[in-house]
Amino acid sequence: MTATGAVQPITLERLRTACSTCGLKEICLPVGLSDPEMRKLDDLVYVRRTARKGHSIYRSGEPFTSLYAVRSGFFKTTVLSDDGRDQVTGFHMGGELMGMDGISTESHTCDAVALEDSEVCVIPFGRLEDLSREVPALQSHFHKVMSREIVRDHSVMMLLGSMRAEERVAAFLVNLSQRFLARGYSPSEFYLRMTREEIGSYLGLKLETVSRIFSRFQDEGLVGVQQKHIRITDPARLKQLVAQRPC
Amino acid sequence: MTATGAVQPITLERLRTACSTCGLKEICLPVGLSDPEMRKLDDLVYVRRTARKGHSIYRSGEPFTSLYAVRSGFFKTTVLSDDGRDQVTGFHMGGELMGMDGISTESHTCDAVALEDSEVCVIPFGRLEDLSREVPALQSHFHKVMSREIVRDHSVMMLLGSMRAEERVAAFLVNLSQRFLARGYSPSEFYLRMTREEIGSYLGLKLETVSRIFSRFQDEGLVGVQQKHIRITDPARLKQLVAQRPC
DNA sequence: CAGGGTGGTTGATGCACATCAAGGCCCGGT
DNA sequence: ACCGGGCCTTGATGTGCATCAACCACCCTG
Repeated sequence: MTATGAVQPITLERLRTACSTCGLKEICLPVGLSDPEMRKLDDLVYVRRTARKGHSIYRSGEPFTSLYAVRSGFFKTTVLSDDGRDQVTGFHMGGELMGMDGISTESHTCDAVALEDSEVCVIPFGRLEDLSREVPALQSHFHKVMSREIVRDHSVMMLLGSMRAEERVAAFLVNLSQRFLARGYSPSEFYLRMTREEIGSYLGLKLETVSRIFSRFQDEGLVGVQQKHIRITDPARLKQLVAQRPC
Repeated sequence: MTATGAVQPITLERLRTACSTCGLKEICLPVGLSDPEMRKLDDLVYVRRTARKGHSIYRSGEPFTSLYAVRSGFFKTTVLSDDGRDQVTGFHMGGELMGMDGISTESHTCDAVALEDSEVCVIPFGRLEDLSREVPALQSHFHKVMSREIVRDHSVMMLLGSMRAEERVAAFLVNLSQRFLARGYSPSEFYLRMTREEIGSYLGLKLETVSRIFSRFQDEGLVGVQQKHIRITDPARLKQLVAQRPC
């Protein structure tokens, strides 16, 4: 594949994208790397791409060459089945890696669509493999990231397979809340970047059901909902809802 | 971690377990390795474990040290949620790797339970990482295996999120059929190792529903069902059912 | 061969969520 | 400022699957 050692010119642009100076380095790929190791990663991850709201970074069927780390903004990934139905498989925010599904067949199996104007770091996969052979800490962390994706998918399978609609929506809100918290944003007050329909698709529900449950939660004093603005007013009871067996 | 180079004595036991002589090497971890590379893998994967029907290879919460390749037999993996509900996240047959969910947190997040008397190869993960730094073909294939698991999970999410009960059961049968075919068994006639309840758990349905749909498929001439014995009589129409939008 | 237990089938009923439908809010464009 | 359209909400009705329940088939054990 491409040569690994190519030194990139230091430009303002470049500095802005460097992993070593990125605010997300505690969440993203560089976790656990020493300073010199991080600098090697800087040599690899220096291309950014932007996607305006509604546009995609990659599409199902396109050849796989790179992973993408969300630098800013918000994405959904969707798969579409043979018959045209599509389903949201995940929402992705700063520091999260997208595209790992493409490794197995060397072509992407889903679309990554920006839900607001967004920016990603392009991580050429061949070179990532090269570097992770040199840097055990990177290899280890990359494996953990892939594994985390598997664990996440299992918990979504659990959600879809055995939770009732209320529990699903509660789980969704709690999960978003925690991810905002981990990124230094308010866990109790945020804007949803996705529509009710996209939430429903992710949760295996219809948009009307999602809307009704938001209203019900509001009536019960768990959350305040105004369109896309969410304020979680009773996080404890919301969490309780998730782990409940009400039937 | 443990030293990598330790040479193992050549014993009958050892020969029987060696990847290089294993009938599943075209499906399992050694895919794409040269002979000398395969021999290095032999040095790493030389411990087998057996599990009698109903017993587990690992359980949720146990520390993660190894991956397990199914050598013979049949497994299910189940996650259990905070409130005690558990759900089948997958069925695993010869050549498939289990335990990748444990990498991220270094402890297993599900149980792997044998559905019949079974045997697995133990793959110490630290040493697998070591070796995959030396052998790019192994690294590459391992990444593909993990990625394939992610893709598989996405298609289960699709199934759970947007398919009707009939389609789910059809998809389940078609999938099993293909996996038997890939292993040289009949794709049209096989025994189910799992109960209706386990199938239901995997598909997000109740066991009665699974049973009813089997009966319906039988009435419609798609399959012959006698307890756990399945004979697919009309594979084409079964496949059609999966990719249908009937509402 | 009787007896019990596990797993499977089938029917009757109920309910959670989907579907259908109407109206309202908010935002961007001209 | 007005208009149009996307998005959301809410109500009325329908239905697919769950639930409850009874019975049956098979297997194991004594």
